[in-house]
Amino acid sequence: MSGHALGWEVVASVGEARAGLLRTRRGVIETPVFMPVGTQATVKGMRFDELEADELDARIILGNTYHLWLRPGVEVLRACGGLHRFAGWRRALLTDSGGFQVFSLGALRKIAEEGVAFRSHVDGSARFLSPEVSMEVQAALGSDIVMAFDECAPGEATQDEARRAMELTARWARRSRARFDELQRVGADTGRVEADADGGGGLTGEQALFGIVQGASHTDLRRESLARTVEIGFDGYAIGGLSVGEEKSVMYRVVEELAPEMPSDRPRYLMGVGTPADLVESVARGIDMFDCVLPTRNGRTGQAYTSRGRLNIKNARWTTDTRPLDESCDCSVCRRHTRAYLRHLYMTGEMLAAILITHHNLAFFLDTMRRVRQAIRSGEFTRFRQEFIGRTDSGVE
RNA sequence: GCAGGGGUGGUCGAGUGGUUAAUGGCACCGGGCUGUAAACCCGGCGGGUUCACACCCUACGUAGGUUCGAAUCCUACCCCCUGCA
Repeated sequence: MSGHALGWEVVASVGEARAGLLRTRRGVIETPVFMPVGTQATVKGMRFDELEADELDARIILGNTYHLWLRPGVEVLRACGGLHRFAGWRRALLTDSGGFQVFSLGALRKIAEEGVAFRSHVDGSARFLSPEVSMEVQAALGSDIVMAFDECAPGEATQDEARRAMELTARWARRSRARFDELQRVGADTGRVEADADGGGGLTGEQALFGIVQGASHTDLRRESLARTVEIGFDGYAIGGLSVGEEKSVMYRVVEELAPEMPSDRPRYLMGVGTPADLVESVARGIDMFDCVLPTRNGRTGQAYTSRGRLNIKNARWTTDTRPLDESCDCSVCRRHTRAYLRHLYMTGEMLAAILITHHNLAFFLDTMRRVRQAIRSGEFTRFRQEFIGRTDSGVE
């Protein structure tokens, strides 16, 4: 087969920072890009209409293999024509492999060479997830970017622990690749589109597969993991196992050491990161793609991200504050609603509080990435970064 | 009027002589959240002094009393609820 499942082109760069075009079978994505997390076939609190509208214009969102595998299950998803049709999301979709749940559901799983025995967090039943099963579920989901099945070790993992997880991840990567290719051959992918459906991008219309680099905080392990992953060959490469408990300086150091060594002709994805400052700092170190639950989860727990820092809507100081969450924000929530009102909604337990703050947070994250892209394209990224950092990760005022 | 029940910290409500400034829930105040077991979790919550350890006040309707010691027992009074007149 000729062509790629994914197109990638760098259109501008400033230092390690790069602005690019990621061509998927479901649309072109300008990078650096932030991908809202939609674990259970929903970006919690958001309608797809809102995500697609110009105000947010999210080009790609995440789904999760583990959660959708448990519910509604592969049979339902296949019967409904894949995740896009099932959920009604028409744009690009990246699915995590369930690898993160190997980490986050620590108490409920047992890792072996063959795969991971989970006890379902839903009903306690025994489940077994492996690279092969993960690829099969992701084929049924029909996501546009599939993630290899990996083991995410804790951020403070020792050399030995990290090595074991990294080597297992490498072996699983090879198995993921093999099963993925086989599934593509037999047409198991429910999201398949006509080749070149995007109008001349030279795409195959197949799913793309990303490999994941592990190794915790250990530079030698990270380098080895990268080499072994690249050797297998993927459409893009991700850094996993960061922002999982390690010091922030460690995360930045690992990204700084690793990203520039990742293939420059493929997109680089930093999984699970991060705060607005993390995004900008990681772009500066060569990352193209991000996802994180912070804007959506914190939107539900009362924390807003603004151009002047984090704002906890629960604080009594906003009780009669008639300003918007962020005076520099042009989103529909900030144009209409006051802090006082949002606080009232939150304190009374109204679901609209979560919806509105989530909307604003996503608007802020996505707008930040728009500004980052623009700054790289205009060559002003260095200055943008200096002005941005230090303003957004601390509390407001 | 008689009989019975009851008045506890912002609130609801435990506690019926001794680690009781007083269990719990709620409310309130604050913090956390990074490939989502999360519309969740953690902490504080009478007042004062102290960085802190600690100490001092004031509190269980009101006023007395018994006792080494009382929210808990006794007396009187005030108020609320239920039933009978």
